[in-house]
Amino acid sequence: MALKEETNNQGSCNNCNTEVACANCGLYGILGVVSKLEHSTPEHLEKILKKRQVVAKGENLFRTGQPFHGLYAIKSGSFKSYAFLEGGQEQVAGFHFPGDLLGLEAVSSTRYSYSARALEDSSVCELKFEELDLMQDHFQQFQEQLILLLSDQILREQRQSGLSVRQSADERVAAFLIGLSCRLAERGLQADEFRLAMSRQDIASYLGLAVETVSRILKLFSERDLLSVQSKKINLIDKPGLREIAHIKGCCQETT
Amino acid sequence: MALKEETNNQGSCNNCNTEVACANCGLYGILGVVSKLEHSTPEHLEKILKKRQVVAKGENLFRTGQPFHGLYAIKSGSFKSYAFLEGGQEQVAGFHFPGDLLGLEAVSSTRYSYSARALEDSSVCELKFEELDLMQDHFQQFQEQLILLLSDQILREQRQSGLSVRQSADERVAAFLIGLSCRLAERGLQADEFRLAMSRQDIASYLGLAVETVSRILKLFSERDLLSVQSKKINLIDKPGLREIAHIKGCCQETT
DNA sequence: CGCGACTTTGACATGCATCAAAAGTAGTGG
DNA sequence: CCACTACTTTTGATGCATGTCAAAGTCGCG
Repeated sequence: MALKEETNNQGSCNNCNTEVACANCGLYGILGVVSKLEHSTPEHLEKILKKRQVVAKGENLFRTGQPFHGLYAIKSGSFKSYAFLEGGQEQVAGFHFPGDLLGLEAVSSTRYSYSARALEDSSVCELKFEELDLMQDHFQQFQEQLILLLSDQILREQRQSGLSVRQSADERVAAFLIGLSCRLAERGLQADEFRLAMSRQDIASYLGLAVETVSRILKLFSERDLLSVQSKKINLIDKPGLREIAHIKGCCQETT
Repeated sequence: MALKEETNNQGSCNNCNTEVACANCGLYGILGVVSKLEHSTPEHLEKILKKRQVVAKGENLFRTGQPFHGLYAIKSGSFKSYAFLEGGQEQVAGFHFPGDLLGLEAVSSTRYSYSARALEDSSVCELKFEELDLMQDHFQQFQEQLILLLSDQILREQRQSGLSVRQSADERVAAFLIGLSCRLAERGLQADEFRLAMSRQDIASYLGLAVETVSRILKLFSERDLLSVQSKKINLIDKPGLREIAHIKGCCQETT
């Protein structure tokens, strides 16, 4: 079966740092259900799951208001989600990495509530919702998985939203970096040294700071040997130190 | 059937401003499914839906970490949801009014992720998840409703979280008041004149401001005749004016 | 009526946005 | 391959919004 095959392929790619293994992908639970389809032919599966679409840097996966057509799982690369405020100013809502899902919140509203753009050349898998009636008898299990995904998403957003309002600028930047590192580590990607594909402006927008402030704080951190910066390359040298600044204790307990 | 009866009762209570009609309640969609249960006896229904529990001011509906046992729909009164930050400081995550649901995000995680406390004497209905297997053949419709609820919740949280970081203090307070007014109006409750059951400290925590700032801004607004304040009583006099400060254009287009 | 908690008011300090300009980086075409 | 332009990032100087501290005033509950 096509799906299992791919799972194995990726399972052996643990040392590869730019691409997430299927087992670490947000769609994995749902794919488990999809793969159970009894009379599933390769063509049949392909209608539901479009694997490995390539998205060029700067291209949009979808835009605010477009009709919902499917969930995307990021395979490689990275994306930003964003919307426009009054006055046409862009507000970055989040950054998304291999293993993350995009488009979840549109499931019931039938339209994407924000836009998603590739920050670098990337690839995604798409779970097409148009063809979902093909799932038939496994639809209930599919729904259960969907409920899990949605509920997780709510938890994640809750955790985030409450925090940032009260935080100072350096807390925000430190928390941003630690959070990034955690998410990459969870997916089996390199967590201490990575490329920030997004611009400083994007980071600033996301954190609710001025670009200049982000720049200054990164410099401050590098002066204190908490990290090193070479344009977009970031190397987290003293993660415990950063975690202390961010007031983050749990999460990512490696490097204890 | 017990449920339909209550629906009618409340439907006729539109001029009553402290209690939400069942038709405006967040559980309504799900209850539609529950009420379809074929062999439903009153006792049977009561096991799933516990109607009109009374919660005294200051009492907790649930606390962070408690095992999930059910969804709550607020019938009357109001609640705050909150968690504790490092150092034991309380962070208010939201305020909840008649018609709102509490506990949604715990559906899949099996534990409540925050605490919910009554800001005044209140009443709730509880949808018990322990007894859900009683739903049998209607379980799928139940799931569909749940997916809708979860997805809506995500949209609401998204809208909120992105905004507040960039806003100034008066924008936040104005947006808070307008948002409150909208939510009350949506549920058929009095929207221009209401009692803020929560303390200034709670508002400040929620908005990420100092108590003093909230106090000052309310005074400022009342000096400019945008509203009037008498301790906890608020009267929104110039909603268009407030909406302008908050940069909110859509939503609640009454009083045009 | 009195006590403790909440709210308001004032004075002051400071973190961060804003403006301006220099330095660095990337993309393009000759 | 280099030079040119446009964009992004960094650095510095300044001002204001908002947090903090302190104290007076008000509310509400027993």
